[in-house]
Amino acid sequence: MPPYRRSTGPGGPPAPTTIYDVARAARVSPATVSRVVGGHVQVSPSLTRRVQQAAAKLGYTPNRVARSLRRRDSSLLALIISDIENPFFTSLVRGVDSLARGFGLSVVLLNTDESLDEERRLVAVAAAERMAGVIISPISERESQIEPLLRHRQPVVSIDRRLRSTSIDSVTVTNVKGADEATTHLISEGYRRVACVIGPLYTSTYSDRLLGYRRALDRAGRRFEPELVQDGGLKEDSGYAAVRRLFELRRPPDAILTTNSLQGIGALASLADLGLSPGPKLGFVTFDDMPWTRLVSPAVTAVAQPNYRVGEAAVTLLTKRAADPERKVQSIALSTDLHIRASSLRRPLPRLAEG
Amino acid sequence: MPPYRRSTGPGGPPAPTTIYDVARAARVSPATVSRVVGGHVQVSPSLTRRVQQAAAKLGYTPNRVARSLRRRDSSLLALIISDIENPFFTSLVRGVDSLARGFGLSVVLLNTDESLDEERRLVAVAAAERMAGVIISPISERESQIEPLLRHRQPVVSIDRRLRSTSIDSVTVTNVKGADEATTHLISEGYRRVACVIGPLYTSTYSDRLLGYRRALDRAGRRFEPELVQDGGLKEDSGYAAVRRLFELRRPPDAILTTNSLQGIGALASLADLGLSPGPKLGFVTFDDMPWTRLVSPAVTAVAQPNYRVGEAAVTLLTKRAADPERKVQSIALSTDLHIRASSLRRPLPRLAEG
DNA sequence: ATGAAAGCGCTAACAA
DNA sequence: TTGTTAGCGCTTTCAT
Repeated sequence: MPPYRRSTGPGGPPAPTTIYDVARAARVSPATVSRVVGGHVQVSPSLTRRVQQAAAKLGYTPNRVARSLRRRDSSLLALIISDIENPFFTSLVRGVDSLARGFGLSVVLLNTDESLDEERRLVAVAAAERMAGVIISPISERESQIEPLLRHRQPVVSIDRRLRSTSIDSVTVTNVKGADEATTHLISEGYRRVACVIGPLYTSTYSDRLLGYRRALDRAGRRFEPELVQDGGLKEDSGYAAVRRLFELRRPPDAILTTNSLQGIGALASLADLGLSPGPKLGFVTFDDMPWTRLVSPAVTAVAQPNYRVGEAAVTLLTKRAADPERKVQSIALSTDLHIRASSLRRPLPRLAEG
Repeated sequence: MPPYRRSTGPGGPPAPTTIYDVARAARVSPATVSRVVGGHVQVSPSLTRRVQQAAAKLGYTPNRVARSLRRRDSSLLALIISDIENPFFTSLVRGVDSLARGFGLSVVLLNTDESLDEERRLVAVAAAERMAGVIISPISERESQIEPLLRHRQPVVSIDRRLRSTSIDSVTVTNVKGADEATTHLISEGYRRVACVIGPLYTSTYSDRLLGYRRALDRAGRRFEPELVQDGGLKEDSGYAAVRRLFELRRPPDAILTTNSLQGIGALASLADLGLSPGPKLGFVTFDDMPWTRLVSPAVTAVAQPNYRVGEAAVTLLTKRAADPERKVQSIALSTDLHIRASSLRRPLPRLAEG
């Protein structure tokens, strides 16, 4: 495949309107145009008007590439997420967007699709484009690399997942506690064999959730049984397969905790195909509270994450880091919230109390 | 709020490594370094190696901002979508990603959140950053503006929705036919009063779907009843409200077509709250075939869109336009596919035949 | 308050 | 094949 390159022929990129064209039309110096466009330096009202009219007449669009080069700074904020199809990330985007705009930053999303190669490439892109800052959900706690960014002192904040080697600011949720609460809830409802469908353990999110699951078992005096923990990957199909394996065990579980929303969907499909339904006989809880959890019947108990606030907090940390690179590294962990519904109850809940 | 600006103090942006530093270390000219980094010009093996070693030792990251300025071209492809939380768009992203990479382009997502103001801002950003091309799902057929892009002859392709004023390349699906088929299916199943929950009519997608709905009614000799068409907006809550209104009618419908996935979720929730369930007594079809359509009970009939291929086609058109700006404008309409399931059948389907 | 001029880091003529 | 050099469009001293 030939590299993409815009035609440079007769119909190709036209001679662009520059600050010089505007200056000539307004009969001022280029510097004055720059000052008017930039907006933060005093220019006399009369010249300001002349410049604005000339700019409008010529259809002038400032060239931010040139500005970035000159100022050694851009106004793009990269949000590198690991799966654009995962609702957890997409709802987080809005939190980032809303705050970033106030700082004059434009958010651009880069999707790594859970591939380390792609992640490396995109980190390089954000570095090469000298973006103003980077918020990233790293694929792997130990293998994800962000050196190119640090080299340029570009502010970096990790979200959802921690990053081992480097000490950078981060925003996560209380994963250990969330999984612990969910598991404890199932146990206290009276379920006896609680299984856990987990995600990749090289991701801190999932190692933390597994830890929370084990803590709850310990506290309840239950034995940890490795066979009750199955890898459910990050998508529907692997969640489906994990549940299938659980029910091929000699002693299958009577309750399941899935650790992300897509897994949860796959798990439910699997149960349906097995002729099983969550509820009194089979407890079911999932991480991530999405619209479908209330839609299915019975409604599904979920560990809700404050996605929007995670995004906001990340921007806040980013701006603080930008203002003061020497600042002490800060890690924020926001609380999850267990929304209890019929899928994890041994007896029906009174209607009004439903989440 | 102060504009975001990276600290320039002692801990601020360091003197970056440039092509000159590498040149000095490798004892060659800057041009040679550029040629090695760029990769497409012949450089002797010995110099190539010296340059690569020097670059590695210094931790050199090319400055793409400078490159873009000099070449008047960038390698960023903007994908401006109207709702990051809408699964239709997110699954389309992957189609764009996969093809774009082959052309050496990096895809950056910009989210307009269905706001015309935000759309205008982001179009300006893509123009100011002189991005290599723009794929956009315009908010409004008549009000969306892309002039700043055309002025710079930046290739633009619209997806999912058409754009009125300007003649630009576009990729959509066969919305009229899709809605027609869905409605016809409901009618031929024997449902008598088929309602349509529609989206904003200033968006071509929805005006087309409404047209398809009406055509099907016409062909079947049914009278069009305005009260059976309710605005369900673009999100769950408005879909919920639309269905509620339908059942406050003196003569409520006995079948419903919702015209996007989020509406569909809201509609189902509404039905559940009304104590109604899709199936023999109440036909239900939605646009967009998402994982949840097979999960709920009964499974939901859906008009599936070829999201991935829409993304791919958009990139193809973009590259063709880049290669030849004089090229004739091309509009592609990909076919939808009706996946029939229990929610729109008067009698249960044999299990094997389910979509 | 305004203008002149240098330079951000790179690429592409052009020359050797 | 390699080096020299000009310039992409802008911002920012430094003068005035």
